[in-house]
Amino acid sequence: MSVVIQIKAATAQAINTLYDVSILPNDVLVNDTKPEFEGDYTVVLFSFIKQLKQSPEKLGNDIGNYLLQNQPALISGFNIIKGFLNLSVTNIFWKDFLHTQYNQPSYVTQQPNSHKVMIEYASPNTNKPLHLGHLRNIFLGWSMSEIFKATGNEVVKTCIANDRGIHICKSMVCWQLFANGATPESTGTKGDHFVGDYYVLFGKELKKQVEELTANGMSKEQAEKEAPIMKAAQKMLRDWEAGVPEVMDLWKMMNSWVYAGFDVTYKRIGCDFDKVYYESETYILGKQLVEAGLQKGVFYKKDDGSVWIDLTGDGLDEKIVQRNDGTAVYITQDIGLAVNKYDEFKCDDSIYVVGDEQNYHFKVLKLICQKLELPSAEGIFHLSYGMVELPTGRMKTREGTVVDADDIVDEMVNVARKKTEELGKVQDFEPDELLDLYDTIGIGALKFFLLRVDPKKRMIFNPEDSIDFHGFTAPFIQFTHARIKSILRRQQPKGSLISTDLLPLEKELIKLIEQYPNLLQEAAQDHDPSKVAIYCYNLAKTFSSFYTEHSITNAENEEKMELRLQLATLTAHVIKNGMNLLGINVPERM
RNA sequence: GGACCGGUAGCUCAGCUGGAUAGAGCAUCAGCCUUCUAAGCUGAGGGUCAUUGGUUCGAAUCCAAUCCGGUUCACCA
Repeated sequence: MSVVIQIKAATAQAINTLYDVSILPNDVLVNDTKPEFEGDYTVVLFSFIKQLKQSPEKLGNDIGNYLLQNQPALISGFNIIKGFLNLSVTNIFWKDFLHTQYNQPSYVTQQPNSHKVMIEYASPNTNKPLHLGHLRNIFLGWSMSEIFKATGNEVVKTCIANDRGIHICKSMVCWQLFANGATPESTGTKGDHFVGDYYVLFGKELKKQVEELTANGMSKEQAEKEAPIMKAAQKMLRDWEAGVPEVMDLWKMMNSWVYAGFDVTYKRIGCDFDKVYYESETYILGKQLVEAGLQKGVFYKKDDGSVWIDLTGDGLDEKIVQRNDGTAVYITQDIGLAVNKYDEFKCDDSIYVVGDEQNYHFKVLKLICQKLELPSAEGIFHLSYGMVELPTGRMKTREGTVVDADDIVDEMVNVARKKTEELGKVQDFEPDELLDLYDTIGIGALKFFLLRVDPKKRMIFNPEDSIDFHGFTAPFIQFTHARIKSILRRQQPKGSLISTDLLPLEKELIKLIEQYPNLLQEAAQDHDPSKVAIYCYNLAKTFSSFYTEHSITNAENEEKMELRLQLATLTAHVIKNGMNLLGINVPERM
């Protein structure tokens, strides 16, 4: 049990015993003590002085003395400043914690809690390659999965492939018209980029045709509908839905190219799924639920035959759930998918990692599922994240300002290589060790950059900042880990219990490490990997100060050396674990 | 227009279940490598926490209004 929780419990007990009231541990506010005061943790008394009608001094003294008497293993001293009760935790506690945990891999893994969580992420369209926005999505989804696992949950990672619709047909049409049978193999192009090129070509071709038509007096709107290439795409969509064999074959072939390309990228960035759903297989599922909803009176039919739900009572609008021709819309298939997922995996929670432009959509989805009384409804959670923008503004496909995922990964790895070569510290590495190291650093830096900010906020991706390897970055944390490992290679702790006093930096480090399990709970609860990223950075920074100030292998005496070796071991362990939860590796040397 | 999200140092961001003098990184400036990896450490400068009012012992944090930016309100997905 963490110190903070113990202090809360002990303080609540103290107040309840002393004043005959019933305060809950969670009513006790405990903060880190500010460095300029003596103590480790501070109980804020203000909230109690009114209720208990005591002066802060009296109250603080009573609680402090009670804790000294009744919690001698935990509390060694106290002082009161204004309404703040500063408590010192005993050195025994810290040293015992260090001694028992420094060598325990289990320190960072928590007991299974029989809670099952499904996380859907990535969810790409199969007509173009992944971009920077997908990377934020994927890193978030992956990291949340790991954080949930680390806090004892069972996790199922899923992906929905958006593999059908007019946008897919566009690249298919263009390939038919212009490719002359070219393939990724014949051109030496990665499959997703190959198909993406035809999608881009469609846009260009359409623009050309629209210009021609408008020059002949047609309105722009009209021209976009009448352009031959658009008509071809629409026909292809109809053929696809009718299952015309040639179209299906083409669709399957081009999709397989895209998937092969995605797989390369997924593997490179260390991303995988337990289960992939395909929209082409799930889009029909929702229709049965529409029927059921009609009978329940949740939905209603308009005169033209389209089916709607009225959400004005919930502060939203009327929303269509099925077209008048009986085909499914976006939300229909999501209702079906929600049921499908639940039937297959029976997860308590179902998390969708999807951009915040779809906040409204997921609000509606959850509401509909609730009204249909689906068992999966309450567990639906939209992990909404903000858009990634460039300093010049939003990324736009048409303006060619999209940052391609493969390109940015390559660039980061390249910079990692250059910087590593400049520093010249790993000249004895084997060639493939070096390649691993460049990947670890470059991809680590990218992941950290995208995960270190609150997911909800939209973020600016400045290529220059993101390529910085100093300060609040993965390479700095990785470097700290490598430094520790370098020490531990020459000297290992023996495992003895230390009796020496703790210096401020030593205690700061233990204190921070002791907070780690709580931090993970918080990150899981808030669906926020940035908390882990910030924590890892603070830990590395605290260690670096400690490292500069105090020698480990040349410590003042044997006991100090043992203490610091244990501290270093545990620090490295927690850094590695925390970074792994972000999907980032830490090297032994760099 | 309705709904939702955001506005904190020159830039990028923490802090937001109310607590002590608002913190990091980058950038700028000044120091520190014959001893454990300088991708590091120490220090300096830099703030009307968008604005105004309210709630109270106490507000960057909660409430209201206003201003600014974004997203969304499709028989697209």
